[in-house]
Amino acid sequence: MLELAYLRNHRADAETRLAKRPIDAKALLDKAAELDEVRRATQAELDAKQAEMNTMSRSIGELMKAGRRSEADHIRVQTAEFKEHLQEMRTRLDATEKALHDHLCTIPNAPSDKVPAGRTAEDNTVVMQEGAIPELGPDARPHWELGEEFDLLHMDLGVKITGAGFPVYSGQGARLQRALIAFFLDQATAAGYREIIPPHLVNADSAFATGQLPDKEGQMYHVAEDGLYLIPTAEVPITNLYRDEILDPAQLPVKMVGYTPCFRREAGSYGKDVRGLNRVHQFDKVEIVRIERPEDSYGVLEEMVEHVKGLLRSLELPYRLLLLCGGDMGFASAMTYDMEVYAAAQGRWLEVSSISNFETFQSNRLKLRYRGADKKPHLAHTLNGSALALARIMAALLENNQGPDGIVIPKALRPYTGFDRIHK
RNA sequence: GGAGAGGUGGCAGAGCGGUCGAAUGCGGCGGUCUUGAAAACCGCUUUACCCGCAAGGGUAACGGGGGUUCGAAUCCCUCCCUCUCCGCCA
Repeated sequence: MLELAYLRNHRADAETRLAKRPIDAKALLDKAAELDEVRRATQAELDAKQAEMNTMSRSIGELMKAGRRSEADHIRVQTAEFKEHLQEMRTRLDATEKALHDHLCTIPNAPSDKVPAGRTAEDNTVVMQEGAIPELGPDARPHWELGEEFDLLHMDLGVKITGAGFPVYSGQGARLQRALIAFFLDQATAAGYREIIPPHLVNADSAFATGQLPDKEGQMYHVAEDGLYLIPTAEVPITNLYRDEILDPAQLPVKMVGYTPCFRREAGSYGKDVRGLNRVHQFDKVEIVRIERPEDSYGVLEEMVEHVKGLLRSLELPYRLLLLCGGDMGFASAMTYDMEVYAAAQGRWLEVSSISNFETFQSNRLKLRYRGADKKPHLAHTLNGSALALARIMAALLENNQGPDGIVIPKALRPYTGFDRIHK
């Protein structure tokens, strides 16, 4: 949620930045300004009236104590009308505040100046590309076939026990999955991130604070009986660790990493996008999360990108780095880089990481602040990125590394897998 | 799941209908003293919003929500959470 003070004091900047998204920025901001004005007027009115009421109550108390009962009763009679009026104003203020809050929830984050304009994924900027694209023979096979053939991955078993989009990993496939998780966690820990194992279900407050509610309600699995949501990413529980906190300057920066399974309903997806591991309802991911001072956050975003590049290089996967355009960015993000790896058998790029700076969009909802040099609380910047999303990494590894002698494991992973090749 | 106790400021812990954002202690910050430090003493020490250039003023918040009352941290209802005991259990 954008800060009200920002919208009020930097209206022009907000409109320019928001204009990069496919929304009617002016209309949204006009309405916010209007609601804000009504709210302030209503509150000023109510506060003044309440102050009068408080004075009267105090008088009654003093008179009662002094034993001047009839005088107290005289004032008490006057309060009846006041009370009704107060009630009405309170109701009006509550309604206005709710309307304003609800409206602010519909405004996406303002894209950073560096974000290119554009509507769709076609308009994203390819920042760089690295790694040789493997030349596979005509008999190259997609990962879902390799998975069955080598007894690594079984989509049909997932269908049997749960439903479509819930993969079952087995044997060396399961081991490879675990190796990747361990490798990613170790790399992050070595880079100074503190490891967290969070709950995999969160309450509505947490889902709201990081922006999943109300914006992506249908995207999460909901356990209605307990009012809980299965996490779509570790970002949600880990970032919420710092909800309602005012950090001491010495506590910054906060660097955390966590592995969790991620659950996504992906309602409405279909076709070749969802073959095999390309898009599933449950996948594993190692996520890095940071809490930073505003002046540091964009430097940190680049640092996080470098970290993920390092992982992809270690895995010897061809990848490219995309800077998302305004139209393709997530609702809560101010700037997002995506990383895609090339899955050679399918001949397509698969998104395996998304690294975003949310500026104060999340911290405003989280009420996550730090104490500045002026001793006052300021909203911190939050960032997070996949480092890395597992299912698609596995897909690319299987496809790209297939050969006559089985599937070759990248050197960096071998200490984790305990084998250097997957045989039949 | 059942029974009981309880949720107050950074922490500990009073207050149980009247001017209480809240005693006291600890911690933290500033000062006096000291060659320096400690101790002692003095002062300060929550957050959000509104009005104001500012100085300053106002409103709200004692787990969440609702109610009673002129007035609620204090009374009532409800939800959540913590602790103890019982049951169940990886």
